[in-house]
Amino acid sequence: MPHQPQPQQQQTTATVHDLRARCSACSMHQLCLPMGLNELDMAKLDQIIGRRRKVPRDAHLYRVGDPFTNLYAIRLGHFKTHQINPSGDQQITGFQMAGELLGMDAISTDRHHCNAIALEDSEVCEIPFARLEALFAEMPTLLHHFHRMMSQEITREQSVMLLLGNMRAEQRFAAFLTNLSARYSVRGYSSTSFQLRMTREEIGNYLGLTIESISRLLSKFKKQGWIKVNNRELELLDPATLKAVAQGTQSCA
Amino acid sequence: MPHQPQPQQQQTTATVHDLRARCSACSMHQLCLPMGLNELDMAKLDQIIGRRRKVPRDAHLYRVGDPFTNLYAIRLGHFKTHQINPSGDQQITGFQMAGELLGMDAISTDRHHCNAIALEDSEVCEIPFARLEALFAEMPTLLHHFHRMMSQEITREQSVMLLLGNMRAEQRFAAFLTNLSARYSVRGYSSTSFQLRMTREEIGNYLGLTIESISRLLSKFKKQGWIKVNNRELELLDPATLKAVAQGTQSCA
DNA sequence: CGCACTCTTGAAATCTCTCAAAGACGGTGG
DNA sequence: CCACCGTCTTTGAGAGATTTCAAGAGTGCG
Repeated sequence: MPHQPQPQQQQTTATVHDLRARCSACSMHQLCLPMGLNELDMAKLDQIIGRRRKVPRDAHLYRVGDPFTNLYAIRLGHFKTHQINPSGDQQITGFQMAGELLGMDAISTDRHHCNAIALEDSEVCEIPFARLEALFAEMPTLLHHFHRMMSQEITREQSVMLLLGNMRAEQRFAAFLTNLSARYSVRGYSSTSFQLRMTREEIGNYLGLTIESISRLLSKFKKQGWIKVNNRELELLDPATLKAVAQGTQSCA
Repeated sequence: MPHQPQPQQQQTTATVHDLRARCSACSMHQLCLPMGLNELDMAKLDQIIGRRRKVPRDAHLYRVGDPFTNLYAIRLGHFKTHQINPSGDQQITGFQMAGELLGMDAISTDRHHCNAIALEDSEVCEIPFARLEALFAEMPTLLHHFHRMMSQEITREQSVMLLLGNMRAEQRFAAFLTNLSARYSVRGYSSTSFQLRMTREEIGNYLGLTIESISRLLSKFKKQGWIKVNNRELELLDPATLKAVAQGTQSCA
């Protein structure tokens, strides 16, 4: 079980820049909250969106127990969210990238239930949730899309449960790579060549494996000719096979 | 890894009774969707709530791929939801009881992503989602509580991720029992004495363990004097210790 | 150039699974 | 009312996957 108390990263706190965000001008608006809105509605949404906020690498966007006031839309960069249980073990519950929403788990109790940390220098848009909810009354399209996003998060987590509950190490890791690949693809980046923004340890923690297992898996996949690795630089040489491995259809000797 | 293709239960399909539900008259209304609504708002909600529907034991409430039109509030009984991956393995993603909402994962794609099956003869209220969403425009309290419920589901799933990713068998099982206990308590039932509605196999599947492991765990806990078991009848003799085990603070020799 | 950190690799230990058999339980039919 | 059957459960022994422990190699930064 991976559970190092994870040392002293995260001293810094996110800096606040008073730049007003403009959804219409944002490259993510087709993936993000304003998806499918017309010009007029997007302008209304723009009006309630708060500051744009830079979050340096390793800084917390929010911490467990922080009062909940904003959701955050990632404009740029990558985050991880993790939970900590009473005995201090942590479990990374997700890696988020541009266009994804952070903080939805906090609505239920008005306090954040996990920590969100930037994996690299990043930028988010603050979305004051009370104002957003008020806006829903006059913007059914926005409301519906918001529900879709929450629902998608539920679905995503169910997939992770399937992964953690049912899959062997090899399968989990292939599923992880395949998932990253698909998400980069949607964002217009290469689906076969990208940088891992997280450490081996973070991958292992997320997948319920140890750092050593991840390292071995990486070596094994490399030896099979399925991937090419150089530190964090990753290339998927055989995405089809990886997908098959993820689905349990195939496995290596 | 537990993954029997799970045999032929579930032939039957849920029967539809044309009884109109009345939230105000329902014993679950303090836990369920109408929580916190005033009389007037509750009456409005009543008007859109669809039929009350009986779901016999082992019957599907919905299946993967079914078009999404309704959420379901459980009035009575217990359900399980499970996912099936391409290679046919299944993972139970949750056990739901009265007052809980089913189907929220379907909003994102307008299709159900999992199967929902009654663990005993049960009863649900159909909630046509389109009508519900329309109602939100005029009932901010309802909307907010709905968001809380979705958020709570996200939080719940994150806890399961922590469980599956970080905990040993003993800890998982103690956490499972503790969780059931708390949920029965909230519903006004005994927190220390209740019936398991699911088979050992289902528990194992949910917790990422085999049926044999669950059986051994049950025996071990019994030997420790923490619980008393008789088939599905369960009594928690030492809830405090069980909680400690769940948190990883304690463990048995 | 050296330190701190991350990553890789090997060998042994451990947990949980798999396989196997026997024991309960509940329902059915004689 | 009892015997029988299928299903679920319990328990044991051995196997296997992943972890743990340990050491060494690589990388980046000051």
